[in-house]
Amino acid sequence: MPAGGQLRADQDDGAYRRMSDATVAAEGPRYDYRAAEPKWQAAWDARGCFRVADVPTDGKPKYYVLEMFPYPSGKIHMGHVRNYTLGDVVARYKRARGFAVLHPMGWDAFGLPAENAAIERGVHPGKWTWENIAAMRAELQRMGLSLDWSREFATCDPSYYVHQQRLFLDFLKQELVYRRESWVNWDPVDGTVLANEQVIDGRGWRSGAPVEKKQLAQWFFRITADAPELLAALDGLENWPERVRVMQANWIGRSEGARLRFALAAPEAGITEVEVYTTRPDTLFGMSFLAIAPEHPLAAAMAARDPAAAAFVAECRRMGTSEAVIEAAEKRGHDTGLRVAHPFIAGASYPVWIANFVLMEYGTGAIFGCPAHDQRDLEFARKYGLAVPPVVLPPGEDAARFQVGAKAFVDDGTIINSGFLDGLAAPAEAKRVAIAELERRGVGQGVVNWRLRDWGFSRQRYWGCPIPVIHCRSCGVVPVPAEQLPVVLPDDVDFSRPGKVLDHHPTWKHVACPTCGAAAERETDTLDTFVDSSWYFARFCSPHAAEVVDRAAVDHWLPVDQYIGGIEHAILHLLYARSFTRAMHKTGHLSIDEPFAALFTQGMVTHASFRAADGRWLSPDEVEMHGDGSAVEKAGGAAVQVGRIEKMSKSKRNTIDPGEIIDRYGADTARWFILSDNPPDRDMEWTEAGAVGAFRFTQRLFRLVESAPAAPSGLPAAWSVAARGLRRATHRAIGAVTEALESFSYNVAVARIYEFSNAIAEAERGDGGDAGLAWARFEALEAVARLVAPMMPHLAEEMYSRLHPGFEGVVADLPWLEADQSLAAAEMVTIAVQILGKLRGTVEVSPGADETSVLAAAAAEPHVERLLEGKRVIKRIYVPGRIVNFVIAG
RNA sequence: GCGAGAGUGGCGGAACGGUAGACGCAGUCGACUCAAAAUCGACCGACGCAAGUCAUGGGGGUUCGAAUCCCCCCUCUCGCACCA
Repeated sequence: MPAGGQLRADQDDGAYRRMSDATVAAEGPRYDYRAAEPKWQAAWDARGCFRVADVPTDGKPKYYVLEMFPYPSGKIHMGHVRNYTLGDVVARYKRARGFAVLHPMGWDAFGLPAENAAIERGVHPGKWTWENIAAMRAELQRMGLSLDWSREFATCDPSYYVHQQRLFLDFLKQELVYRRESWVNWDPVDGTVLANEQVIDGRGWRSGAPVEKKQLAQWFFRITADAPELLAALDGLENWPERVRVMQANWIGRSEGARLRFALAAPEAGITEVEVYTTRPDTLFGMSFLAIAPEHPLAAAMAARDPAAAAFVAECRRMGTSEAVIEAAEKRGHDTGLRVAHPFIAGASYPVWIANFVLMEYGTGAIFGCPAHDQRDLEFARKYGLAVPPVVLPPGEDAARFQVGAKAFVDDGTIINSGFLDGLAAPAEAKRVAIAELERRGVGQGVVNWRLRDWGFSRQRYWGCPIPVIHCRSCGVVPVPAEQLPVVLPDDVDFSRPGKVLDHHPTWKHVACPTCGAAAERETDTLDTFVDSSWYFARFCSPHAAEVVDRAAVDHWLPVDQYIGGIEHAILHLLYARSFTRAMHKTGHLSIDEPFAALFTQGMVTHASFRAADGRWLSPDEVEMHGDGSAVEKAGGAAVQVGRIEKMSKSKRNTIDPGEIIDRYGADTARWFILSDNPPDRDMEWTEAGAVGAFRFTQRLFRLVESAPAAPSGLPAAWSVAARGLRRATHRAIGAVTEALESFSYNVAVARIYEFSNAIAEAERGDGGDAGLAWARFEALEAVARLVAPMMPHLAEEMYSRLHPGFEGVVADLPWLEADQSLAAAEMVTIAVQILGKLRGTVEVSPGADETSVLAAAAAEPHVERLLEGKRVIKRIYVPGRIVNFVIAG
């Protein structure tokens, strides 16, 4: 899904030669990843290690690992490397743990970039996409991922989207999708609908023309029908990040409030009242104006007869449809001159404004303004000199003197200046009473409102899944009959004309109505690409099935046990997929409601950016770094400004090509560095030094194996202190790495392996014919090879095959190691001794020592003893195995 | 603007409320070498001769004890419905 990139460039392996030729010459045995990586990839492939059946019969517990599938931009980028490495660690680890692991890969292959390529370079979107897929597949395969490639598909392939069209028609039958008018960003020059990202400062990115809002008939997916269920079920998603659940809950946005009607003083174009939704009916007495959205029917009515109102509405139309733009814009309004009555205060009347910050899509498209207790209303009121009457008194304030300044008071308080509501607690109690009164008077009622809107998924684009309906003048919307599916995109298309490509096609849209046979037209909109990714995880279970899904396969494999992807998908993609799963349950395709049992969200990959004095962005390989952090341009030696570390992007030229890294250092090095740098849910910085460090470690591990003792034939007669120590390190490492892998703390797993390899190297130096230590070294080397296997699978195979020359199998098929707790146990523990919480010394005690003896030992520690002399100890805190704290008087 | 996160040495980070800085990178010194690379060893938060003091974005608080829990603030990042 992540976007970006273009066709791969020629790769330069000069840097690899620079760093390694000398190494090979001087160093002797050396791990040759260039030979080893393809060899082991072929071995896994030949054994079919990673293939599983749609409906397995081996009785193994199932585990479905899925990473968000990529958009085929043409090259993999570091974000992909990170994503797929994380998933591969999970997949390989779970396999070793005895699970049958489903780990598929495919392509999110429809989307705007292919059309941009068509427009800018005249290449057909399909050709462009399929070439990109071929290039990216080759790059991914070099990473040594434990994928079942037999399941690969691309969403732009009719063999995939035919099922999506069937799903659409199933949804249509059950009225889960429907058609209505909705606003879009319109580029009047290009005659096209613009995506939000194509609107730059209110103008079309290609034409530069001011963008307008325009209404079009569009298809919608009835996601709001599921809103209560989508919200409630978040509680059950215990293995999702808390923050994603909170973001989704806020997005769904359940609120309790009231709908109430304000009567207009005089009817306007037949409109006699304005309905408002509010979450704060308790503040109704603090009203100072009523505001409606520029798209509100009343605003349209005013615009029809008042040029000033029309001008203001037209201006708002040029703002685009993005909520971020609307809400960040300066609050502006137009006084219509209309007035409304107050539901509770007889005789009071308030002005009606059209305001640019009122959203037509939320509530009723109209609000009552209570500036004292809503920040946006306050800013608006201050700008236009409207009254700010306070009606909620903060605790401890004096009602006679309380004034609202620059900040609205939105917290709990007591109602004042509000007639029958006075003295009630706000908001809770006063809300109930106000709603009861609205209902008694018949002007409003308490309602639950949702922020979530139905998902408009029509797109006026070529490179997407055709919507399988036909518009007939007499029969209306007619589904394409099942036997005529798929509706395939035409290949002979013309991108040179403005407007919709499918609309312009000379023949494609002209068909006979399936019902009456009269001349009719195909729907020429296509589906949002989010639809493609809302059910692909289900298709992966039976990718070759003749029907949408094979029930036995999806019932076996779903839900996805571990889903991994970027935090940028925390809301939309995940919410759409959750809702689609429910819809597919309703239409009988699935038996589950939640598609992803566990979710992990990774951080971005960043890199320093470089800028020449004249402002040009420089790519990392045009820059030479110095030890003090300064940098110069390689060509010419001019000083370079080292800029911020930020997300890799083409515009800042701070991207690193994974293909080049794999050429220079191998896939295992890339995987190892990307795992070692930092916790996977945080942004990571790619550095050349870090990659080189990871490369050196692969060589170091290999050397340890090259100098390994021969495989021992039996247990030694005795265990020396050093041998016991190494075995302890081995079994502790097994335990610690396992724990770290289970909790996604891959950087910690890496650190434990570094520690472990340091212990092995130390033992190697100390091994002077100690049979017990040689035995322990062999055990340790075998362990380290198997512990690194999920992370550096090729190196692990190479190490293991050298330790066991006759071994015919692969590490990828071996079970995970179990730590022997009795060997891992410490012989002595260090207890920190504090006085008043400050560290004053440490004591060594045996793990079984009782409290009295530990306290005695702590008090006897020379430094502590001196400080305690003459002091009265009033409390002794003892945490076994950790600390002693003496609390002294005075 | 609204919603959600993050902030610990020169850098990435570790740390069930219990010895802050594991491990790695960079750096310094040494060994090996004609030399360099690679490798191996030692050192490596700040201040201080030392005892020690100060240190986890800033300011408060809870606790015997806070990077960790609570409140306020600052900075950066992600999302905001047609990018994927």
